[in-house]
Amino acid sequence: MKTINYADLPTTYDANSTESEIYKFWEENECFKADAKSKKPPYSIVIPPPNVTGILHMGHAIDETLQDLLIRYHRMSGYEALWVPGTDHAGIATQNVVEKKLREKGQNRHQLGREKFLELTWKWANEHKGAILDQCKRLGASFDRTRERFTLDKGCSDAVKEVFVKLYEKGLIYKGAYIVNWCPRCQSAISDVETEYETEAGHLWEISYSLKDEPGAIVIATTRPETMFGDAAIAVNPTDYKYKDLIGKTVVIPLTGREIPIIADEYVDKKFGTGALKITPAHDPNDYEIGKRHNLKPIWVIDGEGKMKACAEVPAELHGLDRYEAREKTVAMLRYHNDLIKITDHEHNVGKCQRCHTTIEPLLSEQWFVKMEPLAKRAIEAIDKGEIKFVPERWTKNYLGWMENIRDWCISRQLWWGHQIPAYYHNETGEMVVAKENPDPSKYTQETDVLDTWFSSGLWPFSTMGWPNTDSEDFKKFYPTSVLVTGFDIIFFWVARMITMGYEFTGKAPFPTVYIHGLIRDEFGQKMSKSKGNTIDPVGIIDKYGCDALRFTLTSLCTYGGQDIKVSDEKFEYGRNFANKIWNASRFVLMNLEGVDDKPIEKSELTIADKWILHKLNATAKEVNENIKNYRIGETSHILYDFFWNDYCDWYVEIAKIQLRDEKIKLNTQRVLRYVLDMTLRMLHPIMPFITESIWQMIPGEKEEIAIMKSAFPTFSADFEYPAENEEMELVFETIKSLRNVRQSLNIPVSTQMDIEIRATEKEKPVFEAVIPYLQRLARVQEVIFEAENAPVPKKSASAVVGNSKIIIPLAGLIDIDEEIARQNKKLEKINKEKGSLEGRIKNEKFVANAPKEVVEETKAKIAELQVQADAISGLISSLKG
RNA sequence: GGGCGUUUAGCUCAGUUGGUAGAGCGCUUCCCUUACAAGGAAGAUGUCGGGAGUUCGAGCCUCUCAACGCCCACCA
Repeated sequence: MKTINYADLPTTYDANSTESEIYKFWEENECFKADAKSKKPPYSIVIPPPNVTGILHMGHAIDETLQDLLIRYHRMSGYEALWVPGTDHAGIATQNVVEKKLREKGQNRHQLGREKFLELTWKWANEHKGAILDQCKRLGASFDRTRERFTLDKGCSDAVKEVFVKLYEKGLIYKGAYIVNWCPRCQSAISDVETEYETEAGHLWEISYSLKDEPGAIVIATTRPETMFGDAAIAVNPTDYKYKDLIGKTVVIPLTGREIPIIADEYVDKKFGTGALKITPAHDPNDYEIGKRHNLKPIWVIDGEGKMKACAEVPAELHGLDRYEAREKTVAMLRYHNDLIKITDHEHNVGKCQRCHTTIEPLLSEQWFVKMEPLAKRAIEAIDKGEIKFVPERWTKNYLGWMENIRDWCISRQLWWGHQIPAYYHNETGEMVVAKENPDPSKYTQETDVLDTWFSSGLWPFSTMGWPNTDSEDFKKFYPTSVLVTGFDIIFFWVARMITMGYEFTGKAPFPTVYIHGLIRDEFGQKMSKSKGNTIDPVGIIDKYGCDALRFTLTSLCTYGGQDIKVSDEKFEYGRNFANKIWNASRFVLMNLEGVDDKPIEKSELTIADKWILHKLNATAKEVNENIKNYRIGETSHILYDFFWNDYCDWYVEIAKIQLRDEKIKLNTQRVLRYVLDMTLRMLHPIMPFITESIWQMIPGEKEEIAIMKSAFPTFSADFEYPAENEEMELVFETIKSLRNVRQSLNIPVSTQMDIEIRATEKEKPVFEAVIPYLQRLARVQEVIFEAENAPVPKKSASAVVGNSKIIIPLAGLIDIDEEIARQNKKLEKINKEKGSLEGRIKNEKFVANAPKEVVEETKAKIAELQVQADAISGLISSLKG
């Protein structure tokens, strides 16, 4: 056995020197590995896969900490706990990174070709793949690395193909020309949820379109004049008297002279702009809908790069111009031809690509879609049936609102990095086959589009468990997973898709609970982002304060309502200080365990203080278990902090110092000290894994497990219930605090001797008698004398009323009587005020009649108690005066 | 235009079935008492955003107003 000289341990906790060693110890002993053959009940979580090229940020830190906490807690509570790690290929994001690298070398992907580009991207991904999960080690993540997955690996790809083909066969995937959000920079379609809207200051241009073959014109208003060359009609509201006579007539598009009709459609708002709307079906979603209703032919005038097409409909001067340049030039040309009537400032919402922030170009194009409504039905039912619950509950509404108004999901991306769509076209006939494999590579060519990244992420809870092989051990043991932990920002992107896909392909909800935590923000409440430069690097925080400090601080800031969490560097001092406190208190306990045996606590030898701390420990264990089960993580942290610091350190350890000097109870005190420390470390372990493991390893004695992370999590034990002693100790603490208050407020120096006389009630006297040494040491009292309850009070004395007893401190010549009288008067005033308010309630007949009996009784009892104290103080004051 | 959230001590925020307010930091005073100064002890500080209502009783429930923030929505 390793011998440790506890006195040599540093007085400040050094997280950096212990953490990596501890993590290695866990890995070497395969502590994170889950056994699918285990008889224990399963508990499983799949990590929200971080981007393969990503680096760890605070959002990961909170997310991973919460998952690890739940995993560790359940592992210690008798579950076979599996946490599946992995990364996401992150289609657009990763492709963007690699393309950027190419650009720096003056190349682009088209020069390389698809095959070479993918080779390069795979290389890049493989190099970075492990990095973010390695960073998670610094967070203490106890995931099972032997089960690490990647959304583009063989298993996930098989799952994707299986799902795609099945959905297609069921008619839930279709291909067609629809208007989609097109990112001209990514050169791809993106889905609705990947489009973010921003209010921008723009203009509303009013443009005059002349009538054909007759005088007169109609003036339309537009925010995008460059699209006018793609106009297919002008629409007005059928009830708009201004334009009634123009419906059916033909107008001429300025600058190009192409003729288009004036049509009537109820969509048009009479009050907006001029009440006349130009219709560009190929470049606006609403116009597309109107165009469909009126059989208008879409005319493409902007290409996939956001440049004006070189086609007959577009004036030659604009060919190849960027859409914004084209806009300026169009306006100038219109002005020159006197077709521009008016320009007004106009704020409007502009769609942006979530990934690169480029303004979206709505574009009519051939894309693949998932028909969502049939899938959403079951996902909505899941909530009604209580099969899936959101924590906090309010997110349910958000989820349902989206599901109930679901729109089809555009899943095709014109990228190269991703799951290539398993559709094959006949080289000659163009006939399309959707299948898991190419029916005949010599005759068929695969669809070039790839799938939206979230398509494979949506299968994550079961693709990682071996699905489509439903006989897989992991799938049978660990699916469905136990909980999904994530931020609210990806409810639509990810959570919703996992739920719909989970039901469709496994017939089950992928998880019964979605635990949504708040987002991490900077100290001013701003979202953290690289571009704003306000990010805090979790690894930097770990280096500076330690992992446990980071984890404890973050969890303590989690609220039941899932509010966003504001952090700043200094906030982590909170956790750092707590870790240091744990370290030092433990150091003290370890230093004082010399000679302790392996026997359990001897109940017959317990002192009142021992019973009190065991009772408190019990209460804490009960609360901690309840709170974790209800995802009240912040509360859990606070309870443990409070118990360890305020109960164990501030009171019990101080009292233990006294008991350790008493040979008769020394041994049992050591056992209690050790037991409470051991149990508290176990309860803290899911939150602060490193420091608890490192101290636990140093605790002397036999252990049932090799690591704290494998030990049993404490639960409520009826063995150590001591409610009476718990109450009595409150009286003792009150007494000590009162005596300290006397010393402080009357400026009695530490060096001055202080004796006390206790005039206790019959009931309270034995309590005081049992704790004389505590009073002497903790309140710095010399002699403790017991007097009759009604013994006269010495003139020059300070005093304290505690419970129903009086403590007198004779201080002849040491105190200013007037000051003491003032002090007592202040106390009396406070008591009387409180008593008065309670009496007011009791005097209220309605209160007595309506309030529950217990409340009324409690109030009466409290008044009586306050009365006793008030009387006692009054008596003391008059004897001081007399 | 809908929906959600926030408003509590100087600062950052807790506060689960309604019973009269808490923590951390900061502040004041004292203390290096042989675990810890990243510490110990004793304190001070709040008409719980405004208004109305329900109730014996409201930080908590209802309505309303205000400010700030977020999400969703096709108004050119």
